[in-house]
Amino acid sequence: MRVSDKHQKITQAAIKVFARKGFFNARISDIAKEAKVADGTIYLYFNNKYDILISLFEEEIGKIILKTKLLLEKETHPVEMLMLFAKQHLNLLKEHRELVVVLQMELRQSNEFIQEYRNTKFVEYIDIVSEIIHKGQDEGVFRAEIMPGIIKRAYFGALDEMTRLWILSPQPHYTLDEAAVQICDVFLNGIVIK
Amino acid sequence: MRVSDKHQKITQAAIKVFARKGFFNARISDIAKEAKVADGTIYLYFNNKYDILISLFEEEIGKIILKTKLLLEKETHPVEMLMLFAKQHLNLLKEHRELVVVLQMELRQSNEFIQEYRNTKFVEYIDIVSEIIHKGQDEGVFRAEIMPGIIKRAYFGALDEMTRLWILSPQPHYTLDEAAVQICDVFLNGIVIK
DNA sequence: TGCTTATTAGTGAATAGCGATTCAGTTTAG
DNA sequence: CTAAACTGAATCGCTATTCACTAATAAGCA
Repeated sequence: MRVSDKHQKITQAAIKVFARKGFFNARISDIAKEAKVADGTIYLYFNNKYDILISLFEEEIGKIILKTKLLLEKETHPVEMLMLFAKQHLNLLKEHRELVVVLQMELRQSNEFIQEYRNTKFVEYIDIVSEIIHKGQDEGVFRAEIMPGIIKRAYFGALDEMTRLWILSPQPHYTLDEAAVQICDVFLNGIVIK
Repeated sequence: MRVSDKHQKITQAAIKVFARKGFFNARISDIAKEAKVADGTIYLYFNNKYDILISLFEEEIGKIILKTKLLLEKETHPVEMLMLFAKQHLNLLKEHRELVVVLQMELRQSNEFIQEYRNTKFVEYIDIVSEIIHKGQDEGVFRAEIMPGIIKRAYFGALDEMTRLWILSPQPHYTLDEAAVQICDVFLNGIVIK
């Protein structure tokens, strides 16, 4: 078995366990069990419990950023691009529910450690939005007076709050697609030049 | 010293300590020290550590809901009401920074206990927004096709994400007022009938 | 190819420290 | 004098981390 296999197995197990029990309530032995390795093995691949969380965050969000950027390359119109971003973001829930739970819950903890990491990678992700807005302004599609630095966060925040709704409530009243359409509708209506 | 005084003192101390260290890293003895009571005294007023978090949440968010509703009574136009809500929400940061940190960070944990409480009171808070949207639709000010249940969350999410920015970054690039104006501008533009 | 030794990977029981909670005793108030 | 409020040191369970040991794999050699 290659080294990377164990690392992967532990990371994936950690996502499952953290999603289920939360970071602080998850025991190393839970993760070890889920990954089918000994407790001690985890410390061959990670420095400590935090390190597992941090490195899973870095790796997984890196993948998401890559995937999102790749997807957006196929599109050139700013309006379509923002819609695509929204759909992609909300779709993460379908394909990586457990990861999304971890990102939603656990990475909001007031641990400087985590906050630092969250900030760096996270900014890279939401900057995808501000770049689209900039592009739209340059092309005269979006109103010049809106501030990409603020609106990127508002847009992300709106989508993120919908994500939270889906995670917390067992039976949401709306479908993901409905939500995506509504949010894009309002935002785009609010920022395009008529 | 009246009973309620101790309860209050402990609650306020807990807000400070939770904001500083996070729920799991906060020790009961930290809270006791901050409140200037003995460790054991805390258990005369609360069942356990979670109970402190839950009851501070209930009490404090209750106050916020009350205050917000009171404020909104003075206004009748839906557009103005939504703007007022945004300003009030972002202003919480100035007056109750530590409480906002606790709400942002700690109440997002994957603890069923907490989630349940969060959901109940929290829904009451964001429903203020959906009621305003409804009112606006009834009066023919807002577009009929937008769904209050979705847009209330989008609006709240946008504001909440700005709050997070202020909490996490020491020197934000924008002022609270700028942000409030921008977000309201885009949203209102997106939902009013022209 | 088979045998021996060295290196690396993996194991899981034991450690060690933490901190929530308790409770026997003390102080305060009526 | 009694009851209620308060105290804080001791308890006790919990679990992250360690480390002495074992297994697996690679390297060296005839």
